[in-house]
Amino acid sequence: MLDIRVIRENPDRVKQAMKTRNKDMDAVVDAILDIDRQRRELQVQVDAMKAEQNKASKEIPAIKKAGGDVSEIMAKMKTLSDEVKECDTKAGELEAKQRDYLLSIPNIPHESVPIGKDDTENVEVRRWGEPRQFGFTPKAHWDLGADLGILDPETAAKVTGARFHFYKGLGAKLERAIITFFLDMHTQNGYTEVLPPYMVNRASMTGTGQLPKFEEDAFKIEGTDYFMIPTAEVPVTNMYRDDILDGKDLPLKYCAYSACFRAEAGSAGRDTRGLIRQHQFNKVELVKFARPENSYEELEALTRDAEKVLQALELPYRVVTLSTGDVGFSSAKTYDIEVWLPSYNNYKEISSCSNFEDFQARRANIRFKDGPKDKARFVHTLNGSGVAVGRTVAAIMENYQNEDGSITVPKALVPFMGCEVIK
RNA sequence: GGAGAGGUGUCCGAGUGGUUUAAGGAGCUGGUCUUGAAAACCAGUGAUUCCGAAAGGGACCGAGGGUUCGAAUCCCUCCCUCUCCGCCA
Repeated sequence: MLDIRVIRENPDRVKQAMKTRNKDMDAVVDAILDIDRQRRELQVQVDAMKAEQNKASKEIPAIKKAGGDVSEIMAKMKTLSDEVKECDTKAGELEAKQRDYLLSIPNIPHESVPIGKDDTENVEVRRWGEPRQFGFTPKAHWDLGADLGILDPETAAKVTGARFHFYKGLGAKLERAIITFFLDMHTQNGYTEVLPPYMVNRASMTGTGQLPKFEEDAFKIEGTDYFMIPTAEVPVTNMYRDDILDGKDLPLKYCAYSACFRAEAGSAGRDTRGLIRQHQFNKVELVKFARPENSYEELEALTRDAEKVLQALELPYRVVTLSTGDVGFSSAKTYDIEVWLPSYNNYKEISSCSNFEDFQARRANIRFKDGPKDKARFVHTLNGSGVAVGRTVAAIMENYQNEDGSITVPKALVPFMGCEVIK
């Protein structure tokens, strides 16, 4: 959510920023300004009327006690009371409308974000590792998984439906090994591990920006107001919703493993085979609460921390800065880390690291202050996958495959797997 | 799921319709006293929020509605905590 003051003082800057996202929000911005003006005028009136009510409330018992007649003043107050109720309702409606509008506006991209119409104009920042040259025709991970008997989407389709998987045997163990390996690495780098709830309420989904605009992307539990989490970002960021943190504790750094659930509305026909796009997948997430003045340094550090796990697994990857046309709704700046996938003959997103600045903090009301005399300020929130586990399994299977269909276990995972090859 | 008890300011805690928009205590800050400290005493003290340059005013007693001239207090819905029973990993 943007600061209403920013919109009030600089509406043209907001409109312009939205255009770089290919979004024309001129009408929305103008509507907000109009509502804001009405709302504030009405508020002043209501406050004055309430002050009069409060005054009368003190006078009435005094007059009564003195034996005076209060019927006249009470009749007057009755009229005023009706008027207050009417204006209050109107003010409430205006406020709700303004909030709805504000919630529908995406974040303003940071000035360092390249202007671009979509993902084709993302800018590569660096590469690590070289894609392997195979002396044979490499297989896709879904074929390797079927041949080795470690991935079973058919049974999952029977038991549940499309876009789910059973992992079996060493496949299941590989997924588990990766989760443990990631968490160990991140906790050694100063992140505190948390295991969050996999369902959250509506306020939490709104706080991080999934709602109200993207409800169709989430799984909702029927008969409740709970949603399956699309990422651990939601429960972990919302741990501090409506809290005021001590400035001394910043930055707070958390890592969290969770299963993630996404309806994948609108992506029918894309990545239909294998582990790349599932309704349920595992992910280790990194979340930071930072001071505004150094949140961009923290974004660089967070991205590097996510890269470390791919380096440890010796998987080739590249880092790209998303252009204005591709940055997510809540983010001010995002780096995607893309791992090399032989079956795609291309790099494929495995992590997305973002600085949300105060966009989520304002929605979720997460603040900090340094001393008791200071005014509370919004923190900056950041997060990034560290990294997607299913896609890591796919990348390991494809990049480490051997001609006989077996898969060499990356050195770093051998202690967790207890074997050197999956066959 | 059943029965009951609760949710008040930084903390404890009083408060069942009106000069209580929150008593009292603790804590914290300052002062008096003291060689210093403790104790005692005096004064101050909302880590909230809206409008306003300020003065000032409004909101806020779990959340949201309602009754009333007036609600922490009465009514309704919901959330959370605790105790007992049932069920359960």
